[in-house]
Amino acid sequence: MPRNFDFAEAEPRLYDWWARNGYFKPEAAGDNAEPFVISMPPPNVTGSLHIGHALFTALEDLIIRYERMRGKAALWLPGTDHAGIATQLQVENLLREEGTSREEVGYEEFLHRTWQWKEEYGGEIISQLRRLGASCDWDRERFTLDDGLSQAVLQAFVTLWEQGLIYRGPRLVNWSPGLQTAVSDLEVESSEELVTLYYFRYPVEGGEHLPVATSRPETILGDTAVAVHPADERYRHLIGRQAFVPILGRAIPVIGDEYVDMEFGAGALKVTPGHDFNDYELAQKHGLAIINILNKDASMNAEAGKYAGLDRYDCREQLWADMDAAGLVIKTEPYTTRLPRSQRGGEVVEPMMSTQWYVRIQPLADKAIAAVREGRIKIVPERFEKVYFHWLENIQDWCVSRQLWWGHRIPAWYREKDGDPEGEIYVGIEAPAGDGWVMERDVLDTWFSSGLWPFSTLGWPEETTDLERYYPTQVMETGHDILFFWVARMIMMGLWFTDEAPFHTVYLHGLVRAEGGKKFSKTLGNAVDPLTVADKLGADPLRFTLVTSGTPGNDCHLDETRLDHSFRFINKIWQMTSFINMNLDGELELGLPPLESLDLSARWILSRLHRLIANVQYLFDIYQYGEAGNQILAFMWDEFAPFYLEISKQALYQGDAAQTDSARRVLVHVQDNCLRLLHPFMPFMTEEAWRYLPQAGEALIMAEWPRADEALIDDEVEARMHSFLELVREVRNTRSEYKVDPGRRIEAIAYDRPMTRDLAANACILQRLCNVDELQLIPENDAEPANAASIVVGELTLFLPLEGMLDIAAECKRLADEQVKLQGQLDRTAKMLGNEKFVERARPDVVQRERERLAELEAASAQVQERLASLCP
RNA sequence: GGGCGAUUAGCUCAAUUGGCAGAGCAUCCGGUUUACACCCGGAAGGUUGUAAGUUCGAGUCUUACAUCGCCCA
Repeated sequence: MPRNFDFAEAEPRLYDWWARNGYFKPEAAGDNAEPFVISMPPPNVTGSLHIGHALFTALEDLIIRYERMRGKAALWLPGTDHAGIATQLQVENLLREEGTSREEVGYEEFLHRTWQWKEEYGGEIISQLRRLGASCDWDRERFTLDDGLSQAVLQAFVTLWEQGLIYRGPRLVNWSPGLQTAVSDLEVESSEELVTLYYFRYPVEGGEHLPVATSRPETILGDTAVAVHPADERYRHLIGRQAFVPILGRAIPVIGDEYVDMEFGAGALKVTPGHDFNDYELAQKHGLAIINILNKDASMNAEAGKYAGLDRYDCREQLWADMDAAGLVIKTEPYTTRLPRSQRGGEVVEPMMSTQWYVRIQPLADKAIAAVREGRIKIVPERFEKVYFHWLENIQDWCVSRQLWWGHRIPAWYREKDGDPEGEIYVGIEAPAGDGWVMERDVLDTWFSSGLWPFSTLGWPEETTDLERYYPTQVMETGHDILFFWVARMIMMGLWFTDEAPFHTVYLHGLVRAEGGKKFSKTLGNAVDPLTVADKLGADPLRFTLVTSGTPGNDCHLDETRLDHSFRFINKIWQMTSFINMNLDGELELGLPPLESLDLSARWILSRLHRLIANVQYLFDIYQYGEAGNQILAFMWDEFAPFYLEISKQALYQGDAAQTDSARRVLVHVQDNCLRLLHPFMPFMTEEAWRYLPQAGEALIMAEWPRADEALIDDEVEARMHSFLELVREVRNTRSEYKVDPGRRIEAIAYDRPMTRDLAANACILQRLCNVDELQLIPENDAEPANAASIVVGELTLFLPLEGMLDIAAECKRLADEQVKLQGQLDRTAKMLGNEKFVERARPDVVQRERERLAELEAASAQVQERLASLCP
């Protein structure tokens, strides 16, 4: 067995071997196996692997490998998303570098170029997922613009239209001037920013003025009313009069509405229904005109009069200067408000009137709410269910059209009628018969196709065998940041089109952040690049670190020192395997020897192992993978390696044939089970190490998931061993206090009592763990050994004859310190048991445990005191 | 303004139904013990954000407050 695990060599080799043998395919489990399916949240085809992708890969691969080992027909279905805006931007950038543009090359050529770009670079992220060990069924890989998935999108759209759930019409939308498309509410992010609040006077007929404040003066040009609060003593007499738009002089009404906040600004409100969502509602209520003053690139249009053609911000400046000259300006002041910005470009989004396609979402939302309420879908962690309900209960119709070229073209056709080029509308997968029909140029929101993902990837709307066998899927694992964007929409679409919940569990992970909670960003230079880590340390440490760094749903702060620790853990496991491997000799019978033939340390480690297996199972059942990983690590590094492995050397090096054989079988059993438990966390090293253990299977990836054997879990054995290990710790401490050369073997003496006889029968524990060569038992009534340090653990006392080294004063101090410590614990326990209410009301096993502890402490204290009395006058 | 989460060792995080607060890193001390120096043995480090409450018992449950973060208006 090689000295170290060479991940750089082994990872690609093992990955190919798994793939070549078809282990990633659900068919590997046989026809009768129960399916277990995860649809991968499709990464953007433009994307390159970042730490978030690495996290979902680690988690989903963990779940899928676990279920595969449990004998399920495990299918992890991968794919990518065409990411309308992002991809189009990429290709437009490319064209710009070539000195041309989307418009110049034209629609057909642009699409051609985009497909070309996708073929060339789109696969990159997929190959990066492979590097992390993702055990996806690559034969089933899908892309949202595939023929099949496109068919699904068209079918879904047409069906919704036929059901009256899609409509088209002019509405106020979030308009992205840079991208020149509508975007949905979810694609707009607003944050507090410092802007200027402009105060000015609105001229009203009769020579009066209404003081108004706005942060966007250019929108004055689109005002169609001025509103005051009807109860506002200052201004209510003006209701019903006419006001005049500054500079333009257009006459508009002064209206009264309780919506107006008398406290804000100067108390009156300008109403711009064409460019403000609240004003739009006010206009609906009062029947006000709606004026659009912006072009699609957010320059001013003809409605802006002399400002036509100016950029919105230039217009703001110029208009304000003109108003100042006209004596309408009151003042300006700094003001903090939330500015809506495009999630993509980061530019300020403008509410603008535009004709768009919408999905009437409430009927779909109702089904989605019911599915979670009735428990047909469970969200982990549960608290996100509240967030989910709140969003769905207040949902707005979904604007699904985008003014992009890259995407699923909306299956609608227009024909001119009565001079209106869109006078007739037809929706259908194929163009309608007859001449003059022109297809809709707009495409659908990318999330529309993503919403169909769990079933469109399996062949829907065709009734394929895959759809029949693998739908609905089981678990949807993804980030909590796309609960609305994607998860809710998948649930809505899934329930609507297939009449089934697309999965029974939604597992949400948090975001990965840098140390100190900072967001990872390239500009800060604090981005952890998963591929760099994989190059440097391998994929396994990255995966193990990501899974064990956080708890479900919570953001985790990635600490780079943990990557290093995981790397060393992997090396540790390799070395443990290597130790076992080099101590094997010839054929070894598989399975454990009979329980009654095993010594204390063997029964202890088996009990600990099977307790661990039970714990891990419990933790997996409640999706606590991180804690499970940490417990496996703690078992291997803190119990198996330093204690059992060391103790077993006695049997391996000095035991008879039966003892050697027994130790080997125990070592193999424990290591084999640990590798199985760890395989979903760190597939590469475990697979490679497993080959060096005697086992029946051909591949760890297909090996059976461990099951806890209750018969091996033994509290009494663990308690005995625990005392002995305590004793070992004390011996080590005492040796070091007396500066006994670590290599020097010493003797120990104890009174012949049941506990010490048990210890003597397991002398190898002392020999191997604290270099105590011989344990001599002396009769109860013998005098205490002279010149010996004494060690007390519970009812056990051990004397270490340290002739020449023992310093009576030091020993007395040590014993006195020990006594103080014991007394403290004794007091605490006695006080607890002295409390009648505790004894009466606490759980019986808790009371019992305290009683045992008290007895143990009393025994220890008595022995220490006895020792003090005899040694320290 | 509404909702959610977080607050535990210097840093990053754990703690399964309430039952003696634990790891890693960093710090300090000691070690070439034939699997591993990518290691081993030890030590130190805490009024669990604050204040009340429930309970025999609270990091854990309740209430209020503070600070930070996220989501929705």
